[in-house]
Amino acid sequence: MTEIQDKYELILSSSRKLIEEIGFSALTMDKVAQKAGIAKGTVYLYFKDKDDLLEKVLSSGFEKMFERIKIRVGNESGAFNKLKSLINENIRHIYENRYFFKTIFLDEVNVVFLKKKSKESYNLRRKRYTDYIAGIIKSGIESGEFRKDLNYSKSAYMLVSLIKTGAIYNFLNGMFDLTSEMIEKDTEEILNLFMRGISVK
Amino acid sequence: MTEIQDKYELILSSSRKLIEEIGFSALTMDKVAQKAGIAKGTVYLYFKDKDDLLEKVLSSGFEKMFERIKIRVGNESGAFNKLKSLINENIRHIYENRYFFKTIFLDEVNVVFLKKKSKESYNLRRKRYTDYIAGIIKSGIESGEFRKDLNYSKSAYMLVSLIKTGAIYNFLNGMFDLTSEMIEKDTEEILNLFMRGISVK
DNA sequence: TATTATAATGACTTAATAGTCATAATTCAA
DNA sequence: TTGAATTATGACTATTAAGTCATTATAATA
Repeated sequence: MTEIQDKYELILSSSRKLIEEIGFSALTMDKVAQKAGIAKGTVYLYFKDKDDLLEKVLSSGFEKMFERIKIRVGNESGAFNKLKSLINENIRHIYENRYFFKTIFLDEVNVVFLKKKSKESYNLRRKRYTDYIAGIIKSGIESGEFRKDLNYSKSAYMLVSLIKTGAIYNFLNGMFDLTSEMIEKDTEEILNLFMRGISVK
Repeated sequence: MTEIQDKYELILSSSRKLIEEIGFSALTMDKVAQKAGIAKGTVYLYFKDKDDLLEKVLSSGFEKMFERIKIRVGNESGAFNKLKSLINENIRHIYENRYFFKTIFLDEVNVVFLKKKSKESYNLRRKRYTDYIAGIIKSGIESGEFRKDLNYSKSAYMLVSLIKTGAIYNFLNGMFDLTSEMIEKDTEEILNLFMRGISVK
């Protein structure tokens, strides 16, 4: 019955549980020790410092996810099928660890440093924007421009996410000072993906 | 020439510049005061506390963006054209404020609390995963399954982003304990969007 | 100019928390 | 069984940074 293997794993899983409960920003080494039922000094026998502990929590989770995805995808042939399995396995992993990912995903960077009240206004602003986009998509569905089976609210989220991700991609690849043409190209790219997807017509 | 209107705006813009330079996590009230060339106490005459200041920095930026987008989109007719303008205006706004958004976007929640070294490993892991997906998409392009004009690397980022956003959407809407069928439905939804987009065939 | 009101200052207080280390408990080997 | 080696403890130190407030400077008014 869940005999704890060793202190290292105990500390890792306690930290994980704590992150699920109180989030990253509120995690302290005292709380980790308390959660694990050991002294704070002991934590430092197994992890160099707080940064090391957080890094290990994140990386162990990632490795588990990546492993299961590679196994699953390895059984498929054809890019379409591989992608389908990948998406499915990724989503499964997220939901099997949903309390953890809830914290990871919902506490966006901007929100992390805000207290409860400002967090709420932030979320309201985001909702105002996505609702606005959702309205446009809804009208497009009603006019027959867009697929009838769409969840317009969710589609709006997706669009905002694609725009953001496009910018992140450029930044990460050193594309920082875009010309006007590059902005147009980016717009077309996202619009194309959102309207027609990646498949050939 | 650039006469500072008032202290309130001075503090806001100084905070904004600081966030661009050192990021959210390193922002202190002492540094804000120093950057603005005033005493710390003065900051507290214009903002209730640090949380209030951060909230005002974020909301003023958001309001500016939302305003320009609404004006631009208001001139268009038809959902497709509206969306196209919206994407374009949103991207323009991001690039005109690129130093700010670079910090906002790149310092993801998990990364924010890590120091330099762990940050690098995090980014490497993310790259390993997107490279893996990019390889699949590349093979799909070569086999003729996917559009030849795709940037497979960027498309991989988009897919990861769509998966993440789908989960965020569910969480925000209280869909927390998904049945197996709901997971399948989610998979189909994302797959459909990524493969075919939102347009009717 | 004198007086009051308003704005600004920055040294100080307080709180939180990461990391240490002398001491104690436990395990292991001879 | 005993003493050395390993593991664990938690009170303590050091640091950082938010927020305060008595004091000073500036502006407004009479």
